[in-house]
Amino acid sequence: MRMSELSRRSGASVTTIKYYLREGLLPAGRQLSATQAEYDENHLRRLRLIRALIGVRGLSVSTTREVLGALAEDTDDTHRLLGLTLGAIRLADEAEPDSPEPAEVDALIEELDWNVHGSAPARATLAETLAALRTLGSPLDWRVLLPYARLAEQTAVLDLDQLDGIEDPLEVAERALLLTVLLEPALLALRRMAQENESARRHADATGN
Amino acid sequence: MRMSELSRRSGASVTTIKYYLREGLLPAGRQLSATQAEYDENHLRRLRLIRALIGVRGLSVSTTREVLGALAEDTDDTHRLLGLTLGAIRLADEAEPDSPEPAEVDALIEELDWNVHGSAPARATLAETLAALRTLGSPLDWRVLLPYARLAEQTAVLDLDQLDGIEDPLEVAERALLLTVLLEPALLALRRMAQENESARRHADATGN
DNA sequence: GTTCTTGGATACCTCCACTATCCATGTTAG
DNA sequence: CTAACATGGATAGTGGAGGTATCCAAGAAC
Repeated sequence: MRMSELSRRSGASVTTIKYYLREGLLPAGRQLSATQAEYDENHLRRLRLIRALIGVRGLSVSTTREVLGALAEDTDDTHRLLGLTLGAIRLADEAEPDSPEPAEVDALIEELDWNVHGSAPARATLAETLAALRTLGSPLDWRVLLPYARLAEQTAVLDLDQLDGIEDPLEVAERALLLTVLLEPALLALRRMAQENESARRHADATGN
Repeated sequence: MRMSELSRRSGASVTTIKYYLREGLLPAGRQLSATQAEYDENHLRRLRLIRALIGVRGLSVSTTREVLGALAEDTDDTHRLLGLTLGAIRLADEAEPDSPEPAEVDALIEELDWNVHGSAPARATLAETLAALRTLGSPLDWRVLLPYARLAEQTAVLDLDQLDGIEDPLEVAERALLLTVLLEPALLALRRMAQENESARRHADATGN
């Protein structure tokens, strides 16, 4: 198909598609001549994925490029891919190398007996959250995170179950990416609603209502 | 204290503080004269909170203003405040009024027997996630979200437990805000690490390693 | 009383995700 | 065959967001 059809079927404008090609998010089509190129279903899938990551989830173009790169390389190493995508979350870049939090994070992971890569960006995210709460005068002991982590374990089991029965490694990686990244706002939304519900429940209990 | 001291103790530059004053994020100080104003500890607390929401969490200035406004008004209605902050999450603004997802979301909440406000932005977030997955060719039945929601319930219990023992309503609201918003990246980080761990575990099982 | 600091207003800057325009080459309708 | 339109690629421009730099008049410090 031509670029205009790609545009129609994906909802992205032709100029936006050109932009993604330039930025290396979308691989070039098959060149038919100097000024003609052809695209296939894979381009369409990829483009829809890009639109979801950027438009729905709000990832930056550069993050999206990294994530898609990981998708291309590590279709086998699914759990490495899952780790990689966290760079997405956009946490402040201001690393404080002298902060004591990494030790706390290490202690947490040790206590959990988790097998996670030492350089996982998730570690930095945790450390920074603890640091931020500390400077705000509401420090949080890492042990408070333990029960949260146990719930995260159960969430991860659900996540991985979703990938069962898919054979094609590329498809596994792509669905893993989708479920990891796109489900994040949904899970946070569930948490907010659950908080509202729990808060109302406790308030009702307290007033005997 | 003067603006310069506010700047030193908060880490934000004087010009940034002026910017937040202009944008209405930070209340004006007590005017001593035409060109002198004085700030107190409350300003400092507020400013640190703003820096955490914008700098660490990445909220927009306008969202932060809304959230802080809710904090000022609804110090009593904590669970309403919790619901309000979800506007933060930045999901695409492209509401599709003819999408069938709201019905699914309603079914989910009905099944959960949750007491949540009908206009909760979280509902829209869920609907949009389902819509995005559908257009990507990976539709997700709302029933799949049920076990996730049950885990969210337990998470919410942990969240609300953190607020126990605080009397001052303003302090409750502020800590609720911190724990809800700042903990979000941390919870997602825990999920990613748990996924990595679970994936490694399953892989090890499969290979008999 | 001169120098430094402060608060306030205004204009400017940088980055990001697009978007508009131009042009040479291709395709297609008559 | 040719004239009108479409396509791809390159380059420059747009709009919004989150600050930042500069200027100035009024106080404060020595």
